[in-house]
Amino acid sequence: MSLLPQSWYYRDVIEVARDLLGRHLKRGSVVLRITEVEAYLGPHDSAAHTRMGRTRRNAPMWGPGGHAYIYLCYGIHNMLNVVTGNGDGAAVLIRSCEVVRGLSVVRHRRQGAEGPLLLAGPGKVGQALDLSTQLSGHALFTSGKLELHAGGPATSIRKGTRIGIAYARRKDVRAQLRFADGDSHCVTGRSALS
DNA sequence: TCTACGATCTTT
DNA sequence: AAGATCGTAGAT
Repeated sequence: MSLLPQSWYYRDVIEVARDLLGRHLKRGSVVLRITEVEAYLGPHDSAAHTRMGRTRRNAPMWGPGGHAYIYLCYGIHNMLNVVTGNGDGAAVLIRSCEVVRGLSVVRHRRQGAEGPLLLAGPGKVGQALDLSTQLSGHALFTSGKLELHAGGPATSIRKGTRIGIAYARRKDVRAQLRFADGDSHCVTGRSALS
């Protein structure tokens, strides 16, 4: 287990998004391996939360890379993003993970849901990590409540369009900004990926 | 203040 | 195909 340094995040958001596949998220005794992500480019990306400028909610996205941006979606789900670059307004949404360690804890947090080894969908990842917006802005590169470790990067990567952003401009809807580990079945909408 | 709606998930 | 559920952002 080795923490990735803050400099690792100071790169183009697409580069970091692809590099996040296979890395490990740690929350207490729970360790998850990232299998699916989406890149949100910045204020010029009409699907990104930074499209409306700086707000209280999206403040972490405008800060230095290496921090979490967590927000409540549909009043129910806590979505985890990894902020990249330095003040770019860009971040990577963590969409799916496999449970590496702490299965019993994950099962408890998910209230006995089936197939807890595969967390396909960002809401499930949020449940497994017991996330709340209280943790938004938390640093991922130092020891703390939520950490990102090196794990082992994915060798095969598939890509496709982002999910749930029909409101965005056509060019942004069509952009190939969703990435998944080609060797994992823990992915949403796998058939739409190439 | 008020209102509409969402980077989702589960059940019908 | 639709309901759950609530904070956010933009409008008033």
